[in-house]
Amino acid sequence: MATPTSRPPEPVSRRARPAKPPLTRAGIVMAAIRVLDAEGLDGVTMRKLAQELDTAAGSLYVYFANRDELLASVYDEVLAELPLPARDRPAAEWRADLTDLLLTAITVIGGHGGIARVALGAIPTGPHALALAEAILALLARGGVGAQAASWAVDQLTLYVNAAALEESTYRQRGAREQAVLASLRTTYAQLPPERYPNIHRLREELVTGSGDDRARWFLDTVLAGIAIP
Amino acid sequence: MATPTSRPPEPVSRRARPAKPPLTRAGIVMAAIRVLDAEGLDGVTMRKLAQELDTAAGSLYVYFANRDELLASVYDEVLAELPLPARDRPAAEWRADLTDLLLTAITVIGGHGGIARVALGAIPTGPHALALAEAILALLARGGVGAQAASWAVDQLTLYVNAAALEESTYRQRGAREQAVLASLRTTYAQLPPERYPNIHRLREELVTGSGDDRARWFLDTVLAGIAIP
DNA sequence: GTTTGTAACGAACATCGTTCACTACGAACA
DNA sequence: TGTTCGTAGTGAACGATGTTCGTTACAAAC
Repeated sequence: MATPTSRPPEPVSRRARPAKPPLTRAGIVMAAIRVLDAEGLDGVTMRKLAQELDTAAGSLYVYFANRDELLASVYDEVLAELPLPARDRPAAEWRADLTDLLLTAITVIGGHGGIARVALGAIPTGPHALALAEAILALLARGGVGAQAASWAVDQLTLYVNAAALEESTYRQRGAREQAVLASLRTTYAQLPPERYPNIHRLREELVTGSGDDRARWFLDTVLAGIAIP
Repeated sequence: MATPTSRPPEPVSRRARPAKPPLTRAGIVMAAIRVLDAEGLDGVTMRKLAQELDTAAGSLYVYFANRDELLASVYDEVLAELPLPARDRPAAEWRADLTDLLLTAITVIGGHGGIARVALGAIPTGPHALALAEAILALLARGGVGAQAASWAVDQLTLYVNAAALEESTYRQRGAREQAVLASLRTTYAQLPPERYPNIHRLREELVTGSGDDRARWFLDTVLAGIAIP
């Protein structure tokens, strides 16, 4: 061996490496979003995330108590992408504004792996989640919706938004396999005995028409029409 | 050693054990529901399920290709508990019947661990899931809802039902910790800066009132009112 | 009584989240 | 300038997971 000394771990200073910046919560969250977009929620493992940051898995526990807490931060950071409606919008268009806001939320959340699953397992209380709730409540107040109805509406609407986002990310994961899913669903319906499932058989074509966005827009229009009734 | 032979594994015939019945898909699914109710969805591991059946984890793969396929069967079996509306109900009460059906579905699905998560990750196509869809379509047809609206409604309503069921099972898991969650949520709202979140601050009391069932009933009434408009 | 197909078994593999004893860096201090 | 010290970072280790696969033992068929 020509090495000057033979210290076992070969000390190789950290400065020899390309000046690794110190870890931060924000940096970890951004790296997690990168892994999330590339590999989905199940792909966001502590080891893969550490590899993305050129560190060790254990180091992440200095900044987050566990994976769930990290994913909660990731969810809130995803919500930061969501443009909130301006405050000076005409009051008469509150329903259209709210529909647009919620549809955009489905697209934004659904566009990041399956991060919506995080919001379906725990009530999000991050700053951006609260800002979204605040914006929804402001639009409902603009429409003259009462206190109790508005309170329940914001809860149930965000529940629906996250469910729709999860569905969207499930059937649009990197390569439009939506076609294959629709085709197999169509086959399933076609093979059903018409006497036992007469309505499914009758509507087997309509059941597979429309994109996720079409369906969500129809549903939100319908819900808001119901909310606006009294 | 006084043993007659010294064969290493000590052959101990299976008949020495209490006449274990052979495995079946139905038996495995029923055991899985038992584990699910006791320990939640994450508690349904292949090893724990095998232990419940006094067998080995690998044996389960004779009947199910993987854990997801098994859980899909579990979900469909849970739906078997759901009583479907009779066919001779008065047409005028289709909205009340549909509300009851969907609320009961939330209770039934939400009463079994977090099994609702299965339905939010893949479109259920089991016989009982199809029977539920058929029943919903029958009620919508009875109410004169058009083909396209009914088709999208059954999809979006079941999506909401599973999301609500998942939320219910999350905040009602073995011991009514719902109180603790509500209390901490109330604290969170109370500590929010009123100038940045004026509407949340104004509605901080209304936001935490009402059980999950109250909210779901209000939401479904509202949605069906919107569907019935045109 | 023999053969044979297959359900059941259990060890093994790769991977996961998490913990913890230890290292080495940078700031505070002498 | 030299020393101390708190802590961010490291990486091996642990227990548990889903899944695979070579082997075993049972029951039906011949």
